[in-house]
Amino acid sequence: MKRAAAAQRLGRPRSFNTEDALDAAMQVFWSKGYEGASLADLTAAMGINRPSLYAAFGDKEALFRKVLDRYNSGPAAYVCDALNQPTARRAIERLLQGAADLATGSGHRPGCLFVQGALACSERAQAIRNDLTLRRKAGQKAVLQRMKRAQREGDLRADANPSELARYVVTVLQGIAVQAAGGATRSELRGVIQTAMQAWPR
Amino acid sequence: MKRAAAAQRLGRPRSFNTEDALDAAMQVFWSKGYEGASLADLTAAMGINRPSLYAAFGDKEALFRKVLDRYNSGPAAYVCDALNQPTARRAIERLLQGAADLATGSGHRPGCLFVQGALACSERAQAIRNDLTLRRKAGQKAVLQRMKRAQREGDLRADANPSELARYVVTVLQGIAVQAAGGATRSELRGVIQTAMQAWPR
DNA sequence: GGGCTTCTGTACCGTATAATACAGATGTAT
DNA sequence: ATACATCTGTATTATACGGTACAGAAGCCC
Repeated sequence: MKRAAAAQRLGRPRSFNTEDALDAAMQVFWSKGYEGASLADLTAAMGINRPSLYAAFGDKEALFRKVLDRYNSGPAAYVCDALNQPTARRAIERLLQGAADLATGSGHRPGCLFVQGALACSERAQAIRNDLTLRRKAGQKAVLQRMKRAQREGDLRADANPSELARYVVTVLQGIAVQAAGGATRSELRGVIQTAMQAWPR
Repeated sequence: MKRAAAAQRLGRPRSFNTEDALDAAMQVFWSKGYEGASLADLTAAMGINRPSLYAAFGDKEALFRKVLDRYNSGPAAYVCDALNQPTARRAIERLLQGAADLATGSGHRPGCLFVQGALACSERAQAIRNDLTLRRKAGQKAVLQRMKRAQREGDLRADANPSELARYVVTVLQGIAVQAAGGATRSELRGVIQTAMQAWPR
């Protein structure tokens, strides 16, 4: 049996685009959180029926994780870009700015999926909650690595505490997400970032 | 069973203490959020049956609001105490410290009920979500008033922006709540606060 | 004690939920 | 054209949800 490299599978082809469907699901989870999003909400937004969803993505939990991966490589991709800035100070500025822009962006509910996806939830969703916690921690670790690098490069004072600084930055980042979810505007958050950057070691 | 107070009502007296029941309900909502907490969870924790809950507190939404009021005058009472400190700087230090202590306190799930009660939820709970947003905004306004007072008293530089500063402080506060929900320890958050206070205008 | 009022517990209601069985539809491979 | 593999839509499952009807229990006032 020959399987084409073009990934054309046998049988009736899907009538929907997988990535578009994931994007639609992302909007629903972003807006309502993992538990607040019902399968009826999801299938309606994705434009597909329940069995198609289950065949293509597994159950609701698997779908949510696929959405998280897509969020990581899509809306949250600004993190990598930001941390690649030449100086640590500019990297953090960009990071916070990117978070504020994303959290107040048009076309979706304000806030951050990693924060409001499942901050508090029933026992059934504890695995999802833990997953989100781990993903937030991974982001914090990336910031920490950037701080350490900056210190190695002499870009950050030797007496600065990279770990404390990284946690501070991520705390502000997550605070920005909550602020946005509560209706803060982009320019208001710009002011927050400007103030937050005053804490940068000099 | 005899009740001492003059406010003894007719009929069979309650077999449970209303405030204790509210505290038990608070723990459940704190841990699981508004939607994640089922009536079965609540009645089990409160030690009462469903009809008793409805008779004493109304429906789930009314119960949650009563819990929020109790949270305000209980665990969240540190806000008023903190803002009454003689200098603005000390007030904010106390505010953030109080938030970190509360969010990492023992005896309950880490985090803040106002933040994780209903950050993202289904349409059915939008009214609750809006209520929480308003309560967070009220807290922010209290901080703002304190900043303005400080400026009037010459306690805060005249060229400082009270509104930006207040929003920054509350952003850090809410970030601390998310950090705690993600497992940050009290001493880690102490470090965050120390860093955050570096942004204070001097 | 009798009457009245309120609370308690069981048992239930309609609805919404996540997840599936199944039959018909639609494409590719030969 | 035919066989085959996969997808689609309808209809259905069992369960959990928020909320309530109703009968009996338990107190106070006279």
